[in-house]
Amino acid sequence: MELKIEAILAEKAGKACKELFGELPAEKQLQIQPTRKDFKGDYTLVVFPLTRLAGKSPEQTAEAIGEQLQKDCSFINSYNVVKGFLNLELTGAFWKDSFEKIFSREDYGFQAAAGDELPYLVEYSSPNTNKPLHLGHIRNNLIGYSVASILKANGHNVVKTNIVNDRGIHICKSMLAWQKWANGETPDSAGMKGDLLVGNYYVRFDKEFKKQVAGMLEQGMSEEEAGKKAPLMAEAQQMLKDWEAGKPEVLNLWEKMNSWVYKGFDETYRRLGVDFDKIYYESETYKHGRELVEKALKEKVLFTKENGSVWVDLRDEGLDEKLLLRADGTAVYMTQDLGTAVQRYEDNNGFESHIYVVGNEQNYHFQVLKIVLKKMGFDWSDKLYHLSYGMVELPEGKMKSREGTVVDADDLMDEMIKTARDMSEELGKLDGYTDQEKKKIYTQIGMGALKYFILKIDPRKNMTFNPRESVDFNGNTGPFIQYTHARIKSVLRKAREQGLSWEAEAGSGYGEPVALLDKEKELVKILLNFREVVSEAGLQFSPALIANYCYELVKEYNQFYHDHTILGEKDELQRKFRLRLSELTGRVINTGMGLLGIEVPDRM
RNA sequence: GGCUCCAUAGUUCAAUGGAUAGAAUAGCGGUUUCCUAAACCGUAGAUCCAGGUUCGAUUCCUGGUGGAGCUACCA
Repeated sequence: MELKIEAILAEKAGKACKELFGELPAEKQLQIQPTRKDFKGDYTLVVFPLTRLAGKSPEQTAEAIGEQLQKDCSFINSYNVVKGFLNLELTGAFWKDSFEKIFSREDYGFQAAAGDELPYLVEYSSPNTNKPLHLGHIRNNLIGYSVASILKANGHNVVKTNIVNDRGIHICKSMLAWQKWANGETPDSAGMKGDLLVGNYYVRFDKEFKKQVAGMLEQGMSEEEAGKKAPLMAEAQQMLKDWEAGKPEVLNLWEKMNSWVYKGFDETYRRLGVDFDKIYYESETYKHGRELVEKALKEKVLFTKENGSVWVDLRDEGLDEKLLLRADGTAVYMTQDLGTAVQRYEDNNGFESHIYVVGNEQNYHFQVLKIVLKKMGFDWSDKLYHLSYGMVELPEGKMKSREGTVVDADDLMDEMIKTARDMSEELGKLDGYTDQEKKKIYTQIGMGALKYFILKIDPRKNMTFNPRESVDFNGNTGPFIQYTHARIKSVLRKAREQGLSWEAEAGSGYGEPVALLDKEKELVKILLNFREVVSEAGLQFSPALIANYCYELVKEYNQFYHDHTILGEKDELQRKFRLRLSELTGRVINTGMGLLGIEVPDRM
């Protein structure tokens, strides 16, 4: 169990204060942070908060604490004071020892599992079965999968879950359009992925519906009225009622079309590299939701309006009234989500937390969901957490399906992999590999570029997806990181070919500690931080922290690699150390990128 | 109208209330007889506005301005 260096130093500084000034400062008064690049030192104590306690100027306070610390701690080499900042420099032996400790850990970065803990549920993806997945879904899936991986790395039990929105008026629209205009077309007959085919009929419905409305407007009807009374809409609504009533023809059609969609989704999920432990279907959970609503209605938690629709009054909470069942008795989105939440709680005998990876346009929905559950008597609704991620926009603005500006998930993946192939062929580094090996590497690079491009951004923020920039493989990109990994692997391969070894010899220790060069020390520092970054990413549900860490690590390694030779180093201890440094860097890149769902090739 | 979120180089992104606000990309200029140049180095360029709290504010508070989202018997 490695202790955070900052925590150790803070504790020591606290002791020093007690000795010097007779009082132990509060924890938050002891601020230890990495020393900024332009100053000499490794860690810095900010002494401003301590000046009152010391009754001295910042400089005097820092000086006194520095002197005391150096006396007490053998691993502090020297200190210096700049204004109110006490910069501490640790000894080379300290860094060396710390490095060897983490180097010898096979699973460095992971926290041992806490066996009996209740699971963390992570819901992500949540597709509608009426159209194929697009760029927005990609962000959702990547964040969800990565957050689940990060939580696991922090020792939590994780259940990856998905709610498939497989019923509702939107599904009926595509069914209706297929019935009317498809002439029995199937994915096989059309040679098309099932989700794409169904999506086309959803679009077709919208087009025909608009035509009807336009016609009715010409006859002098208001837009709102026309929208409600258009015959196509009425047919779709009737179909939804028939579906809830269990009418066989409707159910058969529904099952047939959904099965096409699932086949298409499975393919997309497989390519994205995401999976689920348990999938829920709205067509099953909505009933549970309706029962909950009916029960709550009896308990007078909810109320009925004169047309028979069921509502919850949230005005006491500063919100509005919210519909839970339509006048015709059919369920809405909220009804289903209530049922799903309760069912999941029961299925897992409770949970530690339930994280919903859902777009920020649904902030209101989740606010309501939590309150309604609480009103219904489910105290655990506090454990629901909406990981509200921002929208993906294109440089031209929002994606609009009607205007054909939606970026299709499959198309995008194809495009990225194709770019990776073109670029690799141009560089010619994979000459001599079989087509299958090449294809695998192109896929890894293309997908790595896509995933990293999306995950490096703070999930909570809206992001702009610029297709041109996304296929740029230089700079802060996935391929840049993958490239460094491949380079490290190449060095290690060569070292092995030359019969070199760099593992510690049993019992002999590592010999006299060699003095660390600046670049080596910086690299060690960053490597030592990894565990802490994984922990923080778990607390914040933020893959971006891992992504940015990997980039920082790789950048530092590339500088080290550029400035110092590894295999050409004459001093044996030094050479072995650099090989170990390279190996661990490679391992950490592999682990870190793995937490983002990104594979790193051994050569590229 | 109400509620929520956002605003940082030309552009895309960073920065637990701490020192001279970091990167990438685009621009300009360099580095390869040597472990993978998808690399490395140099140069130039930014905190929306006005107040407030603080020893110290990109960060916290108030008020503006600009943008996004929600406020559906859609999901």
